Amino acid sequence: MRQKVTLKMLSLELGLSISTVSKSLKNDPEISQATIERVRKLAKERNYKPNALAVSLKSNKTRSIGVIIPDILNNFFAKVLLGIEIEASKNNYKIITSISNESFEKEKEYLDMLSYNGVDGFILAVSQEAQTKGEFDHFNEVLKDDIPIVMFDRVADDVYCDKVIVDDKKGAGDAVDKLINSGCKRIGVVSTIQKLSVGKERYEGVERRIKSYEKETKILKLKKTKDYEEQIADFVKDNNYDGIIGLDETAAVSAVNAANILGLKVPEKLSVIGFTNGILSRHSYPKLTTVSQHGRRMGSLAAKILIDKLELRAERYLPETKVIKTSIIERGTTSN
Amino acid sequence: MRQKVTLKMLSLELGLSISTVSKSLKNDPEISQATIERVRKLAKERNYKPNALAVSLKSNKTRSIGVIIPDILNNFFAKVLLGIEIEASKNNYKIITSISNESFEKEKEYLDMLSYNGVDGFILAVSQEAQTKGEFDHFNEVLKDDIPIVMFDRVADDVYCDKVIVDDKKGAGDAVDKLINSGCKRIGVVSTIQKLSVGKERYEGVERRIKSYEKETKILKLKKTKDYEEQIADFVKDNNYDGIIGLDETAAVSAVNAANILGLKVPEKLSVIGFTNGILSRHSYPKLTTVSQHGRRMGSLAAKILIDKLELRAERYLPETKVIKTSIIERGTTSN
DNA sequence: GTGAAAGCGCTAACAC
DNA sequence: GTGTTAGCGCTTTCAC
Repeated sequence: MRQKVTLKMLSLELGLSISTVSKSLKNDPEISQATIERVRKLAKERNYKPNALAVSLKSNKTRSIGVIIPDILNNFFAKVLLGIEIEASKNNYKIITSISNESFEKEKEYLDMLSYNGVDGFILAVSQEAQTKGEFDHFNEVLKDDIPIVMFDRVADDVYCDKVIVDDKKGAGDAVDKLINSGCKRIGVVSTIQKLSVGKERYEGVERRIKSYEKETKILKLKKTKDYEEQIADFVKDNNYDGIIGLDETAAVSAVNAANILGLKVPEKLSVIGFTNGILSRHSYPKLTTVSQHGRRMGSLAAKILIDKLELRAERYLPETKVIKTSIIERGTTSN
Repeated sequence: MRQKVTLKMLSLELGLSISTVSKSLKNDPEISQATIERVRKLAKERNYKPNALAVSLKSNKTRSIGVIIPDILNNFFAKVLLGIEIEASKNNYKIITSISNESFEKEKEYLDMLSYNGVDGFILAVSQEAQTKGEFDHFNEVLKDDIPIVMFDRVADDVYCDKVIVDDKKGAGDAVDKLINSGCKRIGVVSTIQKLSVGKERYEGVERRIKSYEKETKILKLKKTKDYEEQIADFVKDNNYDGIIGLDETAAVSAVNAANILGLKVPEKLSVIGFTNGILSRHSYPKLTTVSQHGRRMGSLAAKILIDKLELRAERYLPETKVIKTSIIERGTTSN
């Protein structure tokens, strides 16, 4: 750690007391203008910066935010992280990034460790394991200690905290509309995320909308044991689909590639629409039409909410749930 | 922040002094076994955890590592971050993640802010701007203050610190070999990263190896103003290439897609090999053969080096540069 | 208008 | 074997 300039050093050099120096730097009206200027001048010269650790110890605030992410290799989460980071840095907050790797244990551990002495609040997406197990006590414990949490994307309904989610059901419905308008008659769904709440949510949205067209659909839950492309190719062939909705980016891109295997032209013979407007979607061939969750915006919004709560703690208002609207990014796997 | 159990509380409850309690928790031999046990028992009951802030203030160590990454949306960096996080968490270090977004100013700002009072050391990849400008003083300042830095992937030769790099030149040579062995006669290079040291390094490696086969090559620097695919398609057609080396993942995947535009079968008519074994490579069609940098390993190695240095500060050994060997991941865009 | 003193929670040298 | 004390760097109340 850097050899620091302290208040003590400044006070010694100026022949003033530590407290006078401290007050001067805060422009305390008690102090004469002349002194304030002398102090500030030297402080600037010496490049004085307060010791954040000492300030934190005193104030019980660290100006840091714990971010717990299930999977950093997932482009969506990377986007959210970026959004959080930008907003935090704007407000002079640091972020401590932890990766739960979808594990309940790790999530709990991080929550525990960081809440104890490290962060003023959390931003997180619930791990898959916690979600399947329905274990949410670890969140409530943190909240009980008055450390705010903002959940995004994957949230726990039973936990009473701020949330930022996406209207997945509606987005899924829009995806159906898009395919229907592209002229699709038979639409199938493929997914690698049916264990997650978002996956279920999206499928529900698809199903409902499909029904409104008096049609039916089926879902293919992709298995890791076999090539996604092949599973999808079989699925499309067997059901004679001309439209595929991929509930996550991987599934959707795999569907596009499956068309290649089958020799089906996209979008002429097979239309595809995916979720998550990530890097994969922009680099498939043809480029994928997707329902965008606006991950970055989601991240910055979550950070904004948390920081607001942290700063104007005074009136502790009630938790709110913000819903981000999805939008369809039209590219080459659907036609108009 | 959580309502904490402090040493003071324990000491009050036990009728002992604070220091006795403190020592007991450290199993100090000065303290009687009986007392130690009493103290530990209560501490466990009360779920006592030392206040990290106070410990940090005292010890001048924060057990946190500043990680500065140029671009978190880049899958390679995400992988490295994952490697760092895992290793750090194993050693009970926190990581503070900052994203320079390739900007020199941001990089400097983060370095400054975190070095002043926040982290024990840094792990970073140099931003593009700093690299093109050749501005490295901000790193030296930090080092001067005795805060260790470990650079990875994108390093600054002039800065005297630990480094973890990849043998890009050799990897590039291997890529050439691979294409030649696949039967390629005319090999072209495409890249989106020619401003970066890694880009230059890789191109040099390609050029040299190509020469050893008494062949020639050219490089296409992709411009953001136009579709990558189209630029590459023209490049391939004009030069009649049957092999393409993409110096980064985006360029390589775009080359595969360009083949689609040209109606060239991959790998029969056009072989492609890329760098960075990321998510894009696994989801192109056909799946991309790549030179892997082993990002995750890189991250964990960097973290290991830093933590080692931090913990056994005693013998301050000289900075070292570790070279990670690349390896070729064979997939569908090359033949044997 | 300036300074002394206490205290945030912990550690460690030193006393008893 | 246990306790006292000083101090990490800062803020803040209270005294002068």
